[in-house]
Amino acid sequence: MIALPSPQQLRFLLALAEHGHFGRAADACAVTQSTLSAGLLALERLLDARILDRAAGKRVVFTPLGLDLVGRARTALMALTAIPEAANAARATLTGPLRLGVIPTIGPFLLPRLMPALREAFPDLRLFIREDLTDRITAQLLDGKLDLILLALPCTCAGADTFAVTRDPFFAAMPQDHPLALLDIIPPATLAMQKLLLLEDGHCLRDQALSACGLARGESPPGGLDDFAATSLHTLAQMAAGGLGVTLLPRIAIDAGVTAGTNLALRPIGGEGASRTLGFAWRPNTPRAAEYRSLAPLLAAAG
Amino acid sequence: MIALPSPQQLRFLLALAEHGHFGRAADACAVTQSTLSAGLLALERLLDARILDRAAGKRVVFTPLGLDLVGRARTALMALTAIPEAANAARATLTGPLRLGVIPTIGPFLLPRLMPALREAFPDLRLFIREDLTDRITAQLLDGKLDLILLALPCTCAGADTFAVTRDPFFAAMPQDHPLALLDIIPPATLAMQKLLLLEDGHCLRDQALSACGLARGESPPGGLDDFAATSLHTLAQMAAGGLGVTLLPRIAIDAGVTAGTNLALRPIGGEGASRTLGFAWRPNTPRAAEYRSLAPLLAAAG
DNA sequence: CCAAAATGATCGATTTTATCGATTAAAATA
DNA sequence: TATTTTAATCGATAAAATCGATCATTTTGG
Repeated sequence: MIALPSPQQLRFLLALAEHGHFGRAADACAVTQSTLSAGLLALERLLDARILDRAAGKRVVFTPLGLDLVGRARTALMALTAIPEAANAARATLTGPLRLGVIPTIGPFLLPRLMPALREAFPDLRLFIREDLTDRITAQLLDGKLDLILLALPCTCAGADTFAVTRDPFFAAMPQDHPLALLDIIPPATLAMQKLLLLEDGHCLRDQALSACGLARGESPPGGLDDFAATSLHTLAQMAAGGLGVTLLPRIAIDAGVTAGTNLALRPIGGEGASRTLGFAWRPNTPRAAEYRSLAPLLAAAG
Repeated sequence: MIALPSPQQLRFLLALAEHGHFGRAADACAVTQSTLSAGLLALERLLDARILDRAAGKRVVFTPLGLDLVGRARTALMALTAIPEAANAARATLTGPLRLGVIPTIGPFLLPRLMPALREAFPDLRLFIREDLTDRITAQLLDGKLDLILLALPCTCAGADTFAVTRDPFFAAMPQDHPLALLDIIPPATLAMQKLLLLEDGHCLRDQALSACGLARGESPPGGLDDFAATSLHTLAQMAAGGLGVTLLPRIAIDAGVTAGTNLALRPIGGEGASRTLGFAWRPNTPRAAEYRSLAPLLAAAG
């Protein structure tokens, strides 16, 4: 039988890879530097292989094999972590820590309504929330830094299991005195010819809004206002109110009052495509998938 | 930080699931029964969950959660084992134990030529060989009971990475006085109308032979001789020599003398499709994939 | 239905292992 | 060059894993 590394040794290895520094890695593992150092030496002895390149002075430099082992250690540790997670999930649904990632075009508008409902339904849930772009939180999800993410479909989040919950339609927003405000329903083709205000690149809502107007991703909006791409839906609404152009706002943002105090007129958009779908995504094979699914009604109620 | 189970505890769990008996599982782990018992109790305490149903008397009965955890333990243990394997692979290529699975239509014909070459090229390789149908060895591969399998493509071995090495063409075999023996090359369509002798179900060669004649898998051969399906290529050759019909034999079997001492005529088959491809398959992400690939030249030389 | 065998849990003793705090030697930095 | 930073090392101590023996049930055979 081959001797296996201990989970603790793998944690040491991962922490060292992340911090590049024995002392800080030891802190992250809540052990002393000598313990971490000894653990890594023991791992090298166990594997009969060099993980660190000690010729490189006192800096932490991994050998090629060491880098490979870091990845394998991460995989193994995640598989190991899934075991107590499965046991916890079987004992009680949605208790204990849950690291949730949210995208910036959902978080500020939905969380204020979602959180109280969550606290009431699952009082023992300790929710850690991190807000970032879809790409980033997806990467963190797959890395094991997050357990669950709340995002808007369609999006590119390969490698994660996605679960659609509720539709969130877009509304066209323009000043009250804008010619388009005379229409009750705005046809997408009409929108495509306007000065269209968008979020900056990286926001999935930007692509979804373009798609809702029948434009391809990357296709420049006709207004040519790319340099003024907004960084949040709040600034987007303010820019539209200032007469810079027309924009699309998701209903949850409007419900949360993103247009409050402005002179913006809101009009539904014709056709079926002018919407995004709010949903969750999690790691495939996570033992807690069933728990996560049980969050859907709460999200649907909040959206 | 969540407390993780120790690799030893996972080994105990797997051994118990496999043997269904504390004493035998303890033997398999090379520990005493009390150690294994205590280890499992510690695991249940760690996870705060019941793994075994102790209401079921002295028999070993797993709870539903327990069964789930067995699968997760297997996954985690395989990920853990990959770490020392990667270290070993980096140190020396193709040394130490290698558990090889072979299908019955390859093993008896190719191994006698392949093994000496292997021993010469990799003297420190300790090869354990297991012969069984494609389905079975594929399942054992994915279970971690085998490291590498030698099989014939195309086949259904989902979940494994396959690596084609060399073509192995089929020849039509019939008695010297059979009318078909007058042809130099046998067209596949002609074969499809003969009394076609096949291996019994489960052999991938059966399906490949049918496909070579333009018949679909499951489609009964015209002779209606299914009840006499052969269990090995040797009996298949003997049956053809006895005048029961026509059959297809792969070249490696002919080269190994499967038709020696018979009156069988061997004819190539027209077209390109009348062949199988010999190759390897391994678990995705195995650290030894590069080593396994280095076996290809030896296999090609032996085929 | 009862006695004998088998089985898994438990206990105390022993060995092994992990961790800490302090120290040292080597590098990086100023 | 002097000083600080950094990783390795050492000795002591606490924690754990494992063993052998034993106990309490359950299963099996007559």
